[in-house]
Amino acid sequence: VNAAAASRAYDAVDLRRMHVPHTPMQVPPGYAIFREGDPATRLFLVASGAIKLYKLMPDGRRQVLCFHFAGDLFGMADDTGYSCTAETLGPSRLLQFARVEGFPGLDRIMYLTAIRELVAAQEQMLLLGRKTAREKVATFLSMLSQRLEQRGLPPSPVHLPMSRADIADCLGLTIETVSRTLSQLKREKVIGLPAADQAVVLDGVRLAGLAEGGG
Amino acid sequence: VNAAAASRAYDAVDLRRMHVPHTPMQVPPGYAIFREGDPATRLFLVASGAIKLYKLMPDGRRQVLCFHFAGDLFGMADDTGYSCTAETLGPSRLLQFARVEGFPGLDRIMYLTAIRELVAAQEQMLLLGRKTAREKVATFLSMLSQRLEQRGLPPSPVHLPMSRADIADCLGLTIETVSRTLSQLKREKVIGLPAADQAVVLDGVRLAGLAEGGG
DNA sequence: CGATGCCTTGACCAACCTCAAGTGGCGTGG
DNA sequence: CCACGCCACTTGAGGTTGGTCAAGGCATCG
Repeated sequence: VNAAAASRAYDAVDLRRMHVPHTPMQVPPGYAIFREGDPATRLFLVASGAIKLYKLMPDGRRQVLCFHFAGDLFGMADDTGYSCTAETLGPSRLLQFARVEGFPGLDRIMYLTAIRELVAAQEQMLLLGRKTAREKVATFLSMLSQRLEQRGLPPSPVHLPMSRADIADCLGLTIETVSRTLSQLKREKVIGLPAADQAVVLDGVRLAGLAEGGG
Repeated sequence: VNAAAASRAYDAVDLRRMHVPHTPMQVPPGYAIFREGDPATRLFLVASGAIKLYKLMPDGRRQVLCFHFAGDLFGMADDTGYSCTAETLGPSRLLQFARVEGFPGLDRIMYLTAIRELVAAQEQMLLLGRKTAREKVATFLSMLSQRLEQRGLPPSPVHLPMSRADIADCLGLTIETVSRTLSQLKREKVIGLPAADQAVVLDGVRLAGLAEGGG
């Protein structure tokens, strides 16, 4: 197992050795194996061919997250469903099997944390690759606000303990563009900026809309 | 445990309940908890304060990957060491504990796969946020070539089963820019393009250098 | 042999970056 | 208590990279 775990490529022999029941499937080119939001019930191993994973924005902008080739595992997700769409590039053979998450305690927490970090990273790739400066800053503020809400705290004001340089390097912008964009959102009464390290969300719906590319 | 696993925020109580030995630490602002490449021996839980994770390019360009606040776990890595640097934003309290990876079989493979996907996603964030079109395309080709080598195959030619649109959407560019950049690398004899779906790596060292921002 | 789809190339344009100056808050020291 | 300097942030003017729009090449497939 360790030898297999240390490498990156797996195959049907590995699955049999680990007593993992699996079903082979043959898939035509351009076929969607699963779509973003589908309940995540299965994992897949590429036996041959190639797969792309991607995310879409409402207006059709697309971010391809990665490509998978023979030996690669894909389809990991948390209980909110698949975080992206998987589509074949050419005719491919896959092995599908049920997701098994039996392990308990800290191991499980670490696994789930890794999955969530990965899902967040995919969202960030969409931001970095396909969003405008305005959308990036709106997303950044909206996410911080939502994070507060998830923890049962008021969604505003949002504390910004990081410098403009940190925000810029997070969003793939310069500090000047971050500053200008924040000022712009302030002028438009979407947010308030009582201090450099504090943002008040005046119109959360609008902010979330801007983050997704809405007007 | 499930209740804890379903939420995102953890604390010292969770660790004690799971019998995880941990050490509290107080950290000043701007302190590097670990650096990219350090051997990854420990995991951290933010008790208070805030943390940024980032990657650097040789010339100093920086990509901030994410911010972590109270309740967040960070420090997961594979056996190649930490994939990024962790630094405090302000004075922070952390709980540190040893990484435990006892679980066997498919569970372990899935965990390691998730970690590797995450590390790859972080690399892609650096690409999307901070690299030029030329560097992006060079990285893309170089990674595909290296992937072949890792599997014991010749590093060239590289098969490109995906369309230019897929490559563009992967790199955060347009198909025109991808096409122009490939042509440019071809003119400079860094690669050859005998067919649209096949690239020959003529100067792998140069290509890898271009990917990292070298001339 | 024409149609189609994908790729390439060119000319122009705009979003964001660069460079530069100005503002404001805060800590220090006179 | 106020003046000063420092540093981060803001704002402005102009430039560059990569995007947009458009035309042309080339292979595949009826």
